[in-house]
Amino acid sequence: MIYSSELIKGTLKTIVLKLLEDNNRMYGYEITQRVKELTFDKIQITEGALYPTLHVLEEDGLVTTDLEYNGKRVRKYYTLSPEGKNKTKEKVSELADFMNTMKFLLDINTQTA
Amino acid sequence: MIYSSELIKGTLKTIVLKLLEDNNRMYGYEITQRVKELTFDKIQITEGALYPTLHVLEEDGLVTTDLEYNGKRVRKYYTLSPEGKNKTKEKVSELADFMNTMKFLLDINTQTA
DNA sequence: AGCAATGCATTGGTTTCTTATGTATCTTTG
DNA sequence: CAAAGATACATAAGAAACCAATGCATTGCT
Repeated sequence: MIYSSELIKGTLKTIVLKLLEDNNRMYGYEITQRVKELTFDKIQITEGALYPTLHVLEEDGLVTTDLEYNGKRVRKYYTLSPEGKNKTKEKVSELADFMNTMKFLLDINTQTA
Repeated sequence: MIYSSELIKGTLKTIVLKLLEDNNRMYGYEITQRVKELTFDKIQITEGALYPTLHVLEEDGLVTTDLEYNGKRVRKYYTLSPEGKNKTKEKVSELADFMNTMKFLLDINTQTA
């Protein structure tokens, strides 16, 4: 089962920021694979969604980048800036709050496992 | 505090379906007010978002409508069809699943209250 | 009488994602 | 060793879903 794409909307940026917070330094392809792993294939971030998102984070000064070469293959690593760290806490806590609200609204018991 | 609009994306349809399931028969303006009440103003559904959504639900056969006149003012009431009831269960359970996944991914404790 | 609230609806624009495509390198396998 | 698949970046065209603004009309309050 893969979640319908509407659900991903609005959470992608937060997911990326949180992963960067936890792992300090990651490159794009690694992020797609990590999310896939962590969610048991339920969330599959497409590259067409991820790269534009990463570029926006960079433009907004939330991440810095550096290139690393393994042989001739290049990897573009992303790291949270100080502003990015603050923003991550904001976004994660907003999402947590939103999820509590949704839980109440939909009368969902989130801990079914 | 009002949630950033990206968060609403993808959940609006589910919210509307769930409200209709709980209340059986509601009109548009009532839905906006109910959501505002239930979420302590944190989620404010705009009319420009709600009405197109309701129209899509109707086109898809998930709801039926009937008009009621209070004096000269008209209200368009929405009621779940049998397909709508099934769809509601699907969407709510998908969202519950998604929220559990996000909780795990973001290491969020959803029950802070 | 005038303003806020109620109640419907549409339009234009933006954001955000999908699908498709393009380029290039590295690894595995028959 | 050739082909295929995985790795790794990126962009472009289009769709979906929402926002902000606007419009129209009725009702209630002051």
